[in-house]
Order: sequence, then structure tokens, then C-alpha cells
Amino acid sequence: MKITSWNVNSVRARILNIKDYIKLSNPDILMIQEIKTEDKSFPYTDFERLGYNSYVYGQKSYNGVAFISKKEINQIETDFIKDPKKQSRVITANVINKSVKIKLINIYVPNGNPVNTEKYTYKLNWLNSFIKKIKKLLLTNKNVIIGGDFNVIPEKNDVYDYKKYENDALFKLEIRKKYQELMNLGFHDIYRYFNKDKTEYTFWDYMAGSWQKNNGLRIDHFLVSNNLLNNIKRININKKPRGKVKPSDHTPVELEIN
DNA sequence: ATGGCCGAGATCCTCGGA
Repeated sequence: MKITSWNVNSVRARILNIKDYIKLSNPDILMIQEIKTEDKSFPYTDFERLGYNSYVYGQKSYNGVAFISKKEINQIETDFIKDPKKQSRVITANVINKSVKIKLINIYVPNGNPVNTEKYTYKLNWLNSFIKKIKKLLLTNKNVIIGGDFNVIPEKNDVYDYKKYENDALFKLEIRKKYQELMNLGFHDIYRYFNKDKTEYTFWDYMAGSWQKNNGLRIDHFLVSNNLLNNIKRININKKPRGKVKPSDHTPVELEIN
């Protein structure tokens, strides 16, 4: 089973690129973030024609997450955490893989910049609520995959120049500690698990030729619970979509499970 | 050392992103 996570930065602006990606890469489940549209304007039929059903938690202009799946998924829920701003940032589902029930959690964590504002405290509070809810979930389901745009640079080698980000909401120690706190509940950052010293990125800013200079960040992640670790076959950051015309600023991360 | 790019909404600029 192949599961992809991709912050598409508008599902409608990106529709051709997303369809091309699906045809070439053939994921079973595509978890997308920042769809930037309401449910009613989601391009359901584009994906139906490719054999995929869509499960959408949209929002006008900003945020929004969705599953696009050719495999049966159920128990779709959008109330995993209570968001004080009512932003559409989490959608969850169950999927059965080889008779094991897995909880899939698709997230778009708040950016948090600038740091001396309410946006930063919103991010911190959001992460705290999320961690609390994951802790609770693990009491009843030990098979959990969290994928999405975490807006967290975990370590120095996950960014082209960490000194530029030391006081940034993506890399501040306080935020990285929250990421660690989440992992300490019993998860592995699968990219880092398979690539101990490698440097690869999942995001490159549109500005200043960041893509051409490879000035990137690794902020899109798959965290997998310890229970499932032995079933993970590989993880791949697929850079091809970032190099296309009219790209998202993020590129897909692909997880394969036995 | 600085500034630079996009998408959406109701424009002809602002907000949000990272």
C-alpha cells in the first residue's frame, strides 16, 4: 500500500499537476493539505475519473485537508481536535491493511510566524491539543500513521541554513521540542529512520530561486507508531512535481507499507 | 545585505504562507 502526503497549495490551481502525479505515481491514498477551497468547490469528478474517491474538509481561501483514495477508507472524521479558530487542519480515517486496522491522520499544522504574535501561540496551543489527543488515541489504537505538513524543521540538517531559522516558528527549539514530545509517545519520523544522515527537503520557497539553489526545508513528515514500524517498506521524497510548470512549493512524500 | 513568489478574494490591493 502506497500512501502519499502532499501540500498542494490550492487543489484547483494545482489540478493538472495532481492528476499527472496520480497517473505516474499511482498512490492508494493521497493525503493533501492546503486545498484552499470549500467542500462544494472541490474537484471531485476529476479524481473520480481516475478511480479515486475524495473525502474533504475544506475551508474558503485558506487551509483545508482531504483524502483522495482508490482504496476503501472509512470513519472519516474532521473533529480530531477542537480548533479555537475553526480552521480545517485535520482529517482522519481508518484503513484496513492486511487485516490490521490503521488510523490515518492527515494534518496541516499552523505556520506560527511571526513568532511574537498570537499566530505563534495558536501553533503552540494547536500542537499541545494534538499531542494530548494522540496520547488518548493510542489507548485504543496502537496502529497510527500521522502524515502531513507539520511546519516543523526537526533538526539542523533538515534546512539549508539553520542559522536563518533559529528564531523562526518552524525551527524554534520550543516547537521542535513539541515535535519530539509527539514522537516520544511512540512514533518514528520514517524519513529519518531510513536516512540517518541524508539531507533532503520537501519545501522550497517560490522566492529568490530557492528551488534552483536547493534552499529547502524538510517540513512534511510521516510519523508511524512503533507497532507498524516493521511493516514499513520505504519512504521517498518525490522531487519531480516541484520542478514542473506551476508547481506547489511543497513536493510529495511517499510511504510504502507491506 | 536585500529582496524576491504565489493563490484567493473581490481587486486593481490585502492577507496568508514558510
